[in-house]
Amino acid sequence: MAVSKVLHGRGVNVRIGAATAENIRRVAEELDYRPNEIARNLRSKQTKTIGLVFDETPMFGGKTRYFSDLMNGVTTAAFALGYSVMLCDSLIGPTDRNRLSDGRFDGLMWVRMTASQQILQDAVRLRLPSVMFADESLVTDPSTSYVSWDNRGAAAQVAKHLYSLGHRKVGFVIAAHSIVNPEARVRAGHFRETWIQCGGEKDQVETLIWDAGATNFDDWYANRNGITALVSWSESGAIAILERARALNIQVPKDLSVVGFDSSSHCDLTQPRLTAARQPVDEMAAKATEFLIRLIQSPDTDPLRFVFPSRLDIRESTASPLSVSGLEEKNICLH
Amino acid sequence: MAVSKVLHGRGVNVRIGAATAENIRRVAEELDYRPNEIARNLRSKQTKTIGLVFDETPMFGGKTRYFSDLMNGVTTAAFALGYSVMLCDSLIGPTDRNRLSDGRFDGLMWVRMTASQQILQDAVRLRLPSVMFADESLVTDPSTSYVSWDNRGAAAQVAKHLYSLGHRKVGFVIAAHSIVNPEARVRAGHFRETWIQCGGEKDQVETLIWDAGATNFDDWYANRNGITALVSWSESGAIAILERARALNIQVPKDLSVVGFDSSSHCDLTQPRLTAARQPVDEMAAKATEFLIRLIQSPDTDPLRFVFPSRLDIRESTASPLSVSGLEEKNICLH
DNA sequence: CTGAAAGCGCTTACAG
DNA sequence: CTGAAAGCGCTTACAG
Repeated sequence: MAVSKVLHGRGVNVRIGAATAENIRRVAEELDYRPNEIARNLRSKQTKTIGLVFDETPMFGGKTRYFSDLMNGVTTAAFALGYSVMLCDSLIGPTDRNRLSDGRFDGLMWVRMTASQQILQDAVRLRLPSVMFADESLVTDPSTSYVSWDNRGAAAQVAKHLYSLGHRKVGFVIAAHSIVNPEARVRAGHFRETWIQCGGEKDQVETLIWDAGATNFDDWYANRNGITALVSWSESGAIAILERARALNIQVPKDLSVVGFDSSSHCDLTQPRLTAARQPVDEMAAKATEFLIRLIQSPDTDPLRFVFPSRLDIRESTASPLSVSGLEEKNICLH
Repeated sequence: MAVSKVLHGRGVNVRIGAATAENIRRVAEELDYRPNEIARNLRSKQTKTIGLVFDETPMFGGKTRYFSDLMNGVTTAAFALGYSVMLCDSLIGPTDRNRLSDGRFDGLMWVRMTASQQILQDAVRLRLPSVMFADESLVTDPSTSYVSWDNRGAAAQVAKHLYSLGHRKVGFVIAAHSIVNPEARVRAGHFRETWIQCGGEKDQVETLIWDAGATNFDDWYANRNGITALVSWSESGAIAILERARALNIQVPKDLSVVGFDSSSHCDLTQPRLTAARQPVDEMAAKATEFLIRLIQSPDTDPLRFVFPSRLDIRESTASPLSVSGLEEKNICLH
């Protein structure tokens, strides 16, 4: 009724007398009235809420800041545009498609999709605005909007960096449980490819699959067979390598160069500081959120896509395999 | 109607014939029917969603893992109990109390309350289940439920640790922008108190207010006047001190001992590893969430309260001011 | 035991 | 220009 107009400015063609309006306002104040958002959502068929879809329960406080940065970007962008963000168990893991469009979300953001192609197809069919936050190699449907990172370019930068430092035999480390992760595979594959393009030997670039055990590094190092640099597909993996190296009194980068992906502020805390390819997760998440909201507000928009460039943050964990740089001589004890 | 019973098992006294039920299921399948959660929420007057109230926009990806750990605990507990978690701009900052109970949340969790007492009173009046996540000194209303951490005990542990190591002149550092933070004040106050109880001199325990500038530490160190240990009210502050010390070639803990609060995995990455009082933020957040859901499900429950004990994680950044321990001799270069 | 009706709290199209 | 009515999609109390 008129109350709606007075209190929310809704109903363009609804006019109300000044006296009536004042009356409504007074009564509302007296009764301590507050509008019910759920009822408004039901009627207006929009909730101003976006849902976050994950393959598995996100660990915000883990060794990697990936999910934290993501949340930062998503909330910042969503709030600025007047949207709320919902985390919901029914959007995690092998999702029941009924829950995807149960009316609570105006749109969905898909984080790190792996095997969820089937579900994404469902979402497309549901006509629920969606944006993927994943490597573009995963996107097959031409109508899909996405934001991704130049994994290929990053892998190439790392390969060129190590090769130009003089490394000729290197290892690319993937955690066993991440072997299904498409980004890990893209990085490993393109690292190898670029390495060979640079002039490296095919059999001098190894892919190492390590399980969660701490002895992986120790065992490998004992039989490293001439490898002078290790690239970890993830930042946390690279940090773990630095920790083991320090425990075994192996000098990084003098004895071994180490590189990671997803450079965050963590990389500035490690000893030595970690060289890594930087993925601006917060900016990417903000962009994806803006895309999503644009799709919500203009459903007929063409698919929105953006690939963020990578940048190599060269810190202290890489050096020529032949000589120790001046930096290292200052920081490391030579017994 | 009967559809509700068949598809959701709702309506205890609603019985339906097997044939009708089958028919309903078939038609639902054909029409690709999915129930609208918003409509259900409206009717049943519950959303199975909790809202998170913040004083300011949380930085999940900052130097501290506080908010990340918090989100971890909240989502884990909430999901396990069938609740969703909503982040909403209208719940951040100086909140309009109308938005607090706009029907979208079954309950509210209040994070790091500072000056929001007024708003909390409103929430109490609204009879919206609420749990505070903040120092107990902030809780004045006897009907308030909360989860907090033993800030006093933590400050006492730090004071005793330093005093027993032999320090006799110490500084407690607070960031200028955190001077209003009640936890910072409780920690500083109780540190000082315990220090004096231990036998320390009143004028040998200084409170240092540092602004964001990087030169704070440098200036202070040049005129440190016999202080041998620095306690930072926050983990990130302590990490910043370690970074400056390293830049100035000051040996921690030989030249200076450093302690922080809110020990997280960050403390294992610093060089040297940071001694800190551990606050189990994720467990605390999980407990607070469980409290909240208990209050939602049984509104007549008495206020729920719990104070988590603190534990001092002694790592490498503290030592006797007189001698360097064996540990340090191994790790640090003596030029 | 089953089905048709009322109603959750709003918004918006419609009649006066 | 204004107000009374219909309806969003469900659940639940009520009548048959």
